[in-house]
Amino acid sequence: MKTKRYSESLEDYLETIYMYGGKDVKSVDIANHLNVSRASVNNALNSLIDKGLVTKKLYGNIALTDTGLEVSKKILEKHEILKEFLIDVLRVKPKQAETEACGIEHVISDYTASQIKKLIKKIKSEN
Amino acid sequence: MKTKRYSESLEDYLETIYMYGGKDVKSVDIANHLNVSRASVNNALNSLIDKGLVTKKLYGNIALTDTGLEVSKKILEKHEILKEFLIDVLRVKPKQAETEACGIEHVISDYTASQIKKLIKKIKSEN
DNA sequence: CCTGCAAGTTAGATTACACTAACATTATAG
DNA sequence: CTATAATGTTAGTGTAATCTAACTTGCAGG
Repeated sequence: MKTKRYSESLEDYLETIYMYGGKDVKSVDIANHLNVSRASVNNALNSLIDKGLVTKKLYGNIALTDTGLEVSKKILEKHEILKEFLIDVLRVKPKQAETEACGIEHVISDYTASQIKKLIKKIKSEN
Repeated sequence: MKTKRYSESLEDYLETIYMYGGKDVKSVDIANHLNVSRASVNNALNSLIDKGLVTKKLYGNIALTDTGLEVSKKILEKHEILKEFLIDVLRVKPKQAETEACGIEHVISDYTASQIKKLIKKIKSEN
């Protein structure tokens, strides 16, 4: 059940693929979303394919493998928890919260994320 | 008053120099603390010198400049706040908390850090 | 004082991740 | 159905950060 860790960069790519539906995703959308070149996306995808997280044929669209899906889901979940915590609890501005969540999500453990989730709930119920 | 951002790696070096007193610091201690080679430390120090954060003569010891001191202090402060939050509020194991704080400290804004600090105080006062 | 080891430096290799430019393929609009 | 635009790929480059190995310098014990 312990999820393997990947580089921040690769996790960002995974997360983006997931956000675009996890299958039939287009390279160019990833490039636009992450503000990187199409070449960089291609490069990253090859790493993800090597690691068994993504499948794709030459000139074909992108899909997450089961493992890739699992990893992506967890990252996005952390992202959402962090954003909620930053915005609703800490009163950080949404845009800044988005940026910070993007950084923190790659660092915190599943346990820490779940603890933050509990804390949010507790604090919100106090109002 | 807005502090410039540096790479995680360079911030780690700065933080370590600060932890060792901020002046008369030895390269080898930094290497041991960060588990990197002496060569890597040398390399990083040259970057920090270029950026005006550290001073040092050839074969001499290391000292933070005023700017370097300011930056380091802020990072270490974030580190401490995060550690306290993770351990005392979220009940993360100390070793894990240390690791996660090390990652998050490079990402969060001064504002977010100060908000976390307030939250810790509030929560602790409730007991 | 001098010598040997500890510490600092340099050179060169490696890896990851980004870029641009040029080229290949696919999709689409006339 | 073909020409062109959009997308995907490849090749080559750059930068940051790491490493090892070899070299230089400095200091502390004999």
